[in-house]
Amino acid sequence: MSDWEARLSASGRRLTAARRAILQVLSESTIPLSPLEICRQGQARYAPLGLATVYRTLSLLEKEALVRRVYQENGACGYLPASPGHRHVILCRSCGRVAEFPGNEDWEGLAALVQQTTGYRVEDHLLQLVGLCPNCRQGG
Amino acid sequence: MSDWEARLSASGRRLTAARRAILQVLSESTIPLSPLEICRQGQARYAPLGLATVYRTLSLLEKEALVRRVYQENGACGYLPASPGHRHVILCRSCGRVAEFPGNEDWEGLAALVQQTTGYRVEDHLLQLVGLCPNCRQGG
DNA sequence: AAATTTATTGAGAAATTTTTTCAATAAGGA
DNA sequence: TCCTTATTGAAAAAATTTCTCAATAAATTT
Repeated sequence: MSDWEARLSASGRRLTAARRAILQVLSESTIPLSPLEICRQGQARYAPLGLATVYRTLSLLEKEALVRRVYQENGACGYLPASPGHRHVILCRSCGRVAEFPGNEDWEGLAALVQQTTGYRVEDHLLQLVGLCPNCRQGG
Repeated sequence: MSDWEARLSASGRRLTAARRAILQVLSESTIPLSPLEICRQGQARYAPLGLATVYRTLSLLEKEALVRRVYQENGACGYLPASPGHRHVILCRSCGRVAEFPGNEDWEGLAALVQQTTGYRVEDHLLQLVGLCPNCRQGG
């Protein structure tokens, strides 16, 4: 049983063909995929897969922190598998490829600074970088 | 002529009643508003305002960096007026109120770290914090 | 002021995206 | 193998966003 299967089981969820197909599609993609793309590609693995199930599953997997949502330049959202210990991603603005990084930045210091400036207590954050991947730096 | 009016004029855009209504609604809100909410509230100021115009105007104003899009916990997007010199926001998870902050963090250092780890060259970033505003810290 | 040019608008249609409903299915435990 | 019930697919419905097009009105020129 794979890692994510164990995670789902542990939360009392069932391991179904639809969920396996969706996670496999995500894990094999190098770029974020939309729900519709996930559905199309998933049907190659499990023909009866329906779009509603993709939405339901993505929402479930996001709660379980097994997939991550990224906000792309065009405004659309895409989904990626999430690796434990990697809270952040950097997107290539040219090819869309994504890399994860742990994010050992000085959040303590930032939190203190923001709290001083705004009065808000910092609890969480969304950080997403945009740049050029090694491959596109060569070609472009 | 207000600041944003000058900004729009300078880009050769026209100052219309619809745009004034939309920007006024945004500037008077303490929380991010959806396009539909902006339309409804805008119609109180300028009755014939249509939803299509709201979408077009938000897209325009976002390009001009006069409004900012924020990603909320429920997954929906909202819009806010953007202050020059403030690239980042912190959202209150309780009341939704937003504060801006300049973000003088050490991006150089972070960029170098990420480049070393991932090979990507960092060009831009999206940072959004979540926390509790002073008011909700008291009450909650 | 009036005429002219053309960006902008509102209304409605259309396209897209997301959620809901519900009977049928199948996963996991007994 | 049987039971319980989470999960599913299909279709409908709801919500969101974009597009089309004739009418309007903002800014410039006369």
